[in-house]
Amino acid sequence: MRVRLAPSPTGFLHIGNAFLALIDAAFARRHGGRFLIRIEDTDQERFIPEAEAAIYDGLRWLGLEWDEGPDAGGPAGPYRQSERLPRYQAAAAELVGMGRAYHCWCSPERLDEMRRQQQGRKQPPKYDRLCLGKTEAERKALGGYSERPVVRLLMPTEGQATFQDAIRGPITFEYALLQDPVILRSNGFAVYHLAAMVDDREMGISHVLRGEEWISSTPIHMQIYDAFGWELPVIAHTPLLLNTDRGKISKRKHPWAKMSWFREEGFLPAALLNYLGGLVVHVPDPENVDPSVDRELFGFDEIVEHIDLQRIGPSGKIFDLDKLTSLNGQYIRRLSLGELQDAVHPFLEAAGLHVGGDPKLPRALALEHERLRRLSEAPYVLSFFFRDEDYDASLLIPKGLDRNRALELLRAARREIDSVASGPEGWTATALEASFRALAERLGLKTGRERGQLIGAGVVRVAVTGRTAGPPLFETMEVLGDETVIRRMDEALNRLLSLAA
RNA sequence: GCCGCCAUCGUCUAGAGGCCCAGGACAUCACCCUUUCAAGGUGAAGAUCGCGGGUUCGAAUCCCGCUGGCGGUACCA
Repeated sequence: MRVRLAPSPTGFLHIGNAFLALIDAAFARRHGGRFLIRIEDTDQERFIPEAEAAIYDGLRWLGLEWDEGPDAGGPAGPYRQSERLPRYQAAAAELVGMGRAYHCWCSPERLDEMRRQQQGRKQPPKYDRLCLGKTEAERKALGGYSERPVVRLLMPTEGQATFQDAIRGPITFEYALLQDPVILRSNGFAVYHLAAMVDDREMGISHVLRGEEWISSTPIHMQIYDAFGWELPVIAHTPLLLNTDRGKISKRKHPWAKMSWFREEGFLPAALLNYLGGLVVHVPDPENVDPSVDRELFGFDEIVEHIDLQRIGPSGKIFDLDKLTSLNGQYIRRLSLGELQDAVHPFLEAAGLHVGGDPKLPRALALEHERLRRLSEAPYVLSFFFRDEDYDASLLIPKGLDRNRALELLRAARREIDSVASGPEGWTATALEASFRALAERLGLKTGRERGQLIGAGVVRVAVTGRTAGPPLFETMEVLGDETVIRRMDEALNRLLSLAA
């Protein structure tokens, strides 16, 4: 069994291709087969050189491996279509020789005109076969002629084509509705239909897994196989990945069309793989008595174990970023502190937080660990540990308090800080907590809400961190150190003082 | 327009004729925990299985029609 991913290098790895790659890789592994990559670069106008590397990078980041490809080599190479051109030309010539294809000299202008007229008559656009059975000289006399011909596949005009889709069951087409497609361009480059069939055959592809958008061109492919007398591979059309508006995920409107976006936004490859896998596979949870309750967290091995084309739901899948984000949070929480630190490092660097060697980093990270849902949030939730940040001074006055009361609380807290800093227990979260409990007592802060105004989301938190939310305050202060805390509290007192009363 | 594919809570899905007046996850809401935010726990709300006809003792599951969504209709892939 051999399966292939056939991306065209048009700029970046589309998330849909990554999805397909996962299905390919898992399916091949499931059946002990081989997974190969073939680069479909026959459309020179859309070719972008860096794109090929982006495809490999993306797949590798996701954790997928392939057995053969342009980079990996293999017995069925070359694996770039641009390096296989003569084969396609030979195949086209052979088809012409068999009478299953013919040269067509119609100019693009004539074809446009023909289609316009057909649409005017409300007929489906279909090539009128003006060139069929004519020599070049005969055709030239008719006008609408261009020097270099294309090759068109001669399709049957009646009857039906039926194939078994491994995901969807039987699918039938009416030949009378189909036109003769171009299979070799006038510049000598093969069109997908020819190139892919020749390659699939020569590379021994046994299972063609491709996106749903290919369903309607399957009869063309069947004709090519039929003309050569080849046996059709197993064909399966996978569901499309859709956007929230139910449309295709497009690069222009949706940045997550690019696989690289997920890395940049701080998603872990394991989380993305898990999410994508969940769209096509159900992993039963042996520990749960209710068989309808699946496991939510699983990896490539479980996907391999449970992948089954017949059980892939054929309907389009709307990409749920919220669910991915939630999954990502779970994967982040399962990371060790060391792993998290490594994962977060590039994001900190990119944000200008060069704190890799700072001993405070692991301690701060430990406090933020369970709060992270994306690695890209790290700079924001960590920055105040390392630098004083600007904040809106009005935040120093919590809801329900006036400036004077806030000032009063902050001054009292400031004295408390001093006594802990010079106290016998030293600067620890436990000492700070005990001290502030006693303070709340003395200030007569009885309800949770009142105490919250002091430290929860209150004056002290804002003074020390510049934020109204964050990790437990006393542990945060311990990591920050007494000097920083005192400096920031004094600063906050000044800002409060300069606020109009 | 024509052809094709698809159709279960907002989203992803479980479901392969009786186990389903439909189960789980995300999101939402409430409560618990918590001197903030999370995380965790408990619970609620949310689907007359797109609509209408069949088949059957029995249909989310099979068949037909309709509607809607998507895809294709290129010298793109």
